[in-house]
Amino acid sequence: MTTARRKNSERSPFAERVYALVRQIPPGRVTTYGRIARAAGAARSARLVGWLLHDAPPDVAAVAHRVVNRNGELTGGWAWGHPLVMRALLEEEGVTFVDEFRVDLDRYLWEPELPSSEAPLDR
DNA sequence: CGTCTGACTTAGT
DNA sequence: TACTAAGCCAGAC
Repeated sequence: MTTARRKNSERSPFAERVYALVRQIPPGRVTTYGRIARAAGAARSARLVGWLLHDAPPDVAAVAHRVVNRNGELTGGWAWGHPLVMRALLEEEGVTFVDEFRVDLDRYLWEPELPSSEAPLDR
């Protein structure tokens, strides 16, 4: 592994928050990096979410295929070796595609619960 | 310590 | 609707 490695695999609170949210994504649903980032408390760090997922533990990676970008595109599809693998996993859960590598967010978008009553995290 | 890159997002053209 | 530029945070060089 050539990626993030803190003292003893000790990840930042933000990372753990992201992983927790990803695990909460129900089957047959998908969410975006931005939604997770905002729910985790870093609305402007959507890129961090993607980077964290790349270094995510097996249990999180197992459901990481349910995370797509705000356009519904399988941007991280190559993480499975090929986007086709990711698409197959989603279709198996009942997710339909509006394009080769673009899911129908209007039907399957899942929004994580925000921390406490809509606190102005953003801004 | 400075610079580049990235499983992104938003706004502008 | 598609493409481009800028912003964002953290890690690798």
